[in-house]
Amino acid sequence: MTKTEKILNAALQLIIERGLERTPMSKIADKAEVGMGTVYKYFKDKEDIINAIYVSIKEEEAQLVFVNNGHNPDVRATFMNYYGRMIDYFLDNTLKFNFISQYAFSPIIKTTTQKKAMSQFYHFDDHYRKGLEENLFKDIKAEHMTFFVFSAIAYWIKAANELHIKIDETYKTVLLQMAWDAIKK
Amino acid sequence: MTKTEKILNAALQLIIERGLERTPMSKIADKAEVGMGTVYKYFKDKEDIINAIYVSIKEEEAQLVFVNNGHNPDVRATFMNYYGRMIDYFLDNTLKFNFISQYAFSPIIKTTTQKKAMSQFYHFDDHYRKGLEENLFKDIKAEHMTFFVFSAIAYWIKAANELHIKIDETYKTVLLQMAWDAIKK
DNA sequence: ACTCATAGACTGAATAGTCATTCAGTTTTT
DNA sequence: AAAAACTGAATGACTATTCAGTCTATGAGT
Repeated sequence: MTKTEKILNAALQLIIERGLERTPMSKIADKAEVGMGTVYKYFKDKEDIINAIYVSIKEEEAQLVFVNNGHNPDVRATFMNYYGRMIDYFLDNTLKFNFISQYAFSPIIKTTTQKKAMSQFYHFDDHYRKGLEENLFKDIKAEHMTFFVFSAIAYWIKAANELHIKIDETYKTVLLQMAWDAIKK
Repeated sequence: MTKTEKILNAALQLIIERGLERTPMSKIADKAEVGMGTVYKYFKDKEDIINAIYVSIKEEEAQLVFVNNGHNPDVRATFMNYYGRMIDYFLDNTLKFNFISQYAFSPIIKTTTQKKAMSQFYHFDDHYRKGLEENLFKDIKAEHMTFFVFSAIAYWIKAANELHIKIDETYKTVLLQMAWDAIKK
């Protein structure tokens, strides 16, 4: 694991567990087993770390969601694949999921960061357009559809975490069906 | 406006515009036109203010959503009323909406605060149960339905804000229909 | 109606502490 | 041996919180 990764991991864990205000840079350095100076070698400042974490998670997520992409011509099947994998990713990476949920709306995340993160998901636009062409979807904007489904999944998992409900395959299927019914014409 | 309200308003505005780390208590006091000591008379500390803002918004939201409640026996019509008013509330109160979006997932919000906020929305449970009895809904947990619809609306508005899209009545109807289709059996 | 004593509300400068950031020096790599 | 990576104590700012003192509202006594 590179020092950069060590720092990002340490910061992620501390920030989620204790909150941003209560995680000084020194704690991040300690947990990453790295000197303070090293942190500042790789990152401009604290906010830079937050933004880097955000992008790295979104990149990892995209990588997983779009693996083996582009072979299935069926719009519904593709939908289930994409979002099924997204659910899996977030269920397997609770810390990262919490981070995204918390900072997606925060002013700490710069516009450029948000754009960079979003750009990973351009496949969604293709998928959406295809669905529109086949007259499968309601008449809404692509971004809105993406947001809608992501948010549904996000809060779903959040609720499950809080209520200590286990999301099994059956439940996952219901969730995916709900999302599909929502956008389906 | 009471001092408490002045302080909450000032804090809300500063925190959303500048971020929590960048809003010292002194700035909150200044903006509220109040001495530092007064802030600490009404609130234990900074986190206490955040929690108080959270609850106050949720109370205001609930009040609006459930106004004239309980007269309509039609489950779908009730659904549209509730969530239609919720959309209106958030469209009319961007600052408050942003605050809730940002802190709903934050560890700063205490469990007791979250519970207190949630308890305002018990009408949703009744509504949900009624829908289940009439065999209108998919077989999911009440909390999940509530979360699902709220989140859909939240991110929808967030997306609209970011993409500078105006949400008019037609678009609002589509959003409500999506949410309904999602939970409908 | 008018003191004025008292409680409570209010103030903001001072305190006490925290923490982001730097940099002179050390270690490792090339 | 030169460059690059690394270290962490020291610096310099900043800010949450306190508290000694001031102001204001209340109402009992005249």
